[in-house]
Amino acid sequence: MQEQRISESIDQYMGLLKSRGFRLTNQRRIIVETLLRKLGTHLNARELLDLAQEEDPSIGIATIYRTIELLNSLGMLNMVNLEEGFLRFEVPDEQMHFHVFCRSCGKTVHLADEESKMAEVKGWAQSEGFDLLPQTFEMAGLCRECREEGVLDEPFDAAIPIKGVRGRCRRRCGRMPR
Amino acid sequence: MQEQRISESIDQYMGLLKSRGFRLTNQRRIIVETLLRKLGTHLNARELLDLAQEEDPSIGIATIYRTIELLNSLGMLNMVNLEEGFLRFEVPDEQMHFHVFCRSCGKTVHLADEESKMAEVKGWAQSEGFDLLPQTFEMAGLCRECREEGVLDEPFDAAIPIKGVRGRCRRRCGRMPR
DNA sequence: ATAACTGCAAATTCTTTGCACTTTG
DNA sequence: CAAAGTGCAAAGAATTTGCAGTTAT
Repeated sequence: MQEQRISESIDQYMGLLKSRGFRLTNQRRIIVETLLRKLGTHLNARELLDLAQEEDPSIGIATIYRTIELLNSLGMLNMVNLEEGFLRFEVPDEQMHFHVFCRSCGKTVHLADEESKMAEVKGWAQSEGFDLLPQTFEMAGLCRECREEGVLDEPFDAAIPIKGVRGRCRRRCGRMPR
Repeated sequence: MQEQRISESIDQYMGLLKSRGFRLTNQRRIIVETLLRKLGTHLNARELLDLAQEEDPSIGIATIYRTIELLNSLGMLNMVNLEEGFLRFEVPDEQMHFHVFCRSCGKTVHLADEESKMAEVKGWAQSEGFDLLPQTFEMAGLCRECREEGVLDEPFDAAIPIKGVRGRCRRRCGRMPR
């Protein structure tokens, strides 16, 4: 995003905070700015802290979490769960995003044509009486490369899914057999 | 689910573990059985522990987590993030589920006609080269009741979403103004 | 018999909170 | 100036891990 749009976006975000009666603090501005500059990536709280501290080293982790919570409650920030044991965050440049990530290697991509997918998904929720909020959808899958590497041993079509995925096994879970 | 199907399902799950070279321990059987009996609910680790301990009080929380990790890595268990600060778990009775939950009151429903939605979503991922794994999708929204109660103050159509949702604000995030 | 698995309790990691101080409006 | 917001450090909660003992194959 070019400088000018970033600056406009910051103004929009800060304007919303103001219109809601929240104060425009320097910390909030820095955090919003950081999220906008890193748009497209998915920062976790620690990464966001580190970047924000480049602007103002005195910012603390508590402010990060409090700001995340505030922005999320206002619909200005999406929480992203890539099954890592912690959350990541992104500001929605569009109303919705669709991620697919590989449960084997962790690669993450955005789906194309998010506008029309958004319309579809909104329709689904609508029929249950829900208005969807802006957010990012996560879908776990296996990328072509991992499939070709034989991460899978079996075809994939059981009603109770019978799959062997040697996922990013960050943790001990018994031996990894075979 | 009727007793016989549960028993068959347990056998299927245990059979998969066995075929992968994992051992069929009593603890694993109990955990799988508990998940199957509570199918449709979304247990967190603590709840799963409590239920499992009704069968065998000696089961520890570490075994719960290790079994969750194992089942998930085999594609036999879905992780469910309802933005509560921890995860919930369910075994997929079908390949995929679609939840919509209300970010204001927390109400959670399953979408209807999950089969066809699954086909659609699989197609989306396919075009990026991904095979989706069985899983549960979470969508955050606002239910009709909460909308009518005026949780929202503004219409919902900004490119950078401009929404005021007084979400389940479990945490301090400044005052709740207005 | 032996490698896999478990329970326990301690350790880690992520997130939240109380409080005294600072800043915004 | 008063209320809102912040930083710090301590607390809390969820999850992971080392290890000695147990169990499945």
